[in-house]
Amino acid sequence: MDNERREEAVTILRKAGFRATEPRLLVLSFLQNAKYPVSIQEIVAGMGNKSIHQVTVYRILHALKHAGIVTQVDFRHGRSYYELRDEQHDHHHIVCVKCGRVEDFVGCDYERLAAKALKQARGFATIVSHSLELFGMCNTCSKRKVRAA
Amino acid sequence: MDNERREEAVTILRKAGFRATEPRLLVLSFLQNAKYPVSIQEIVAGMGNKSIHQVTVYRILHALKHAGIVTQVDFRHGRSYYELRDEQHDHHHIVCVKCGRVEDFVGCDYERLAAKALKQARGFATIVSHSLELFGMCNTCSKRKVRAA
DNA sequence: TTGTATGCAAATTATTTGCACTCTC
DNA sequence: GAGAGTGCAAATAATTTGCATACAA
Repeated sequence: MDNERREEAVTILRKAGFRATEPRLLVLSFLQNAKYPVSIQEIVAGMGNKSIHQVTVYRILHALKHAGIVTQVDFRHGRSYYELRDEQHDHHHIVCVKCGRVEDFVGCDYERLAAKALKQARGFATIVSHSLELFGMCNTCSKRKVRAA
Repeated sequence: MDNERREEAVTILRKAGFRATEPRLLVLSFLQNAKYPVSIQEIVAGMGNKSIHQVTVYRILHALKHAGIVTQVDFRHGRSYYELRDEQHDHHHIVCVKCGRVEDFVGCDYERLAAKALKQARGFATIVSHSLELFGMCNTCSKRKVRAA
């Protein structure tokens, strides 16, 4: 039910100290439905009749990111992409360098990685976050890569 | 000897099919001396009396990246950073979220990671590159983090 | 009511392209 | 000399900030 989701979104916002405004609920709902990270522009474009200003979306995402509700990722497309933070699985993305298609994967073994890195980087005390993206070719683009540069 | 380095730089450029121009040699030399990835702005600022236009630096880096000589990394600072590609070690960076300090680390176990990811992402045929950054607190910033938000 | 949040305008900043001139090969 | 490369101007674009108005609590 859409109403359940809305309530869930309201709760998320309240818990983080935000007011449950229409724009925020719309953005959250959009993120909940998105299968993969989306850009500010995609969110604005996907609002249909309920228009939200790009700046507002920017500020909402900025706040949600700060509150740890949303994660920002870099797909090397010249802009940022956002998704709801996945608390269960520390997942990452594979991005097709040709068409931009995205898929998830888990198992980056963050604990081991962080421990190993801290052992080497003597000037660092703690690791607080990480980013990891793989870039490749999806099956479709891999086939039709015949075209020369 | 600086002359040796210059010769080395000339060779690198020629091999990649570029002409060994002054701006390119200066940028390469700057990258060779840099301990950590630098931004276009830092390169321009670091040229001293030999001024190179920002656009030129941009184009040089763009070309060198394309040729596989330079690597581009994202430190979440709103701009790109560049470093000479390290063919020996697949190293990555830890960035201090407070002061921006950077250190290297190796051992991301790329082969294993790529294999694991490909097994999960059924729509992908190959992985061609990856990006991995850790964000943390350096010893200095870690101590003086007393200041409240 | 009250202070947070949004919309609109506009500033910033990084990136990118067009074009005429310069310099390497 | 020919064509690659550079500098300058200017176009794109994404991000960010100021401020007056609107809305949640």
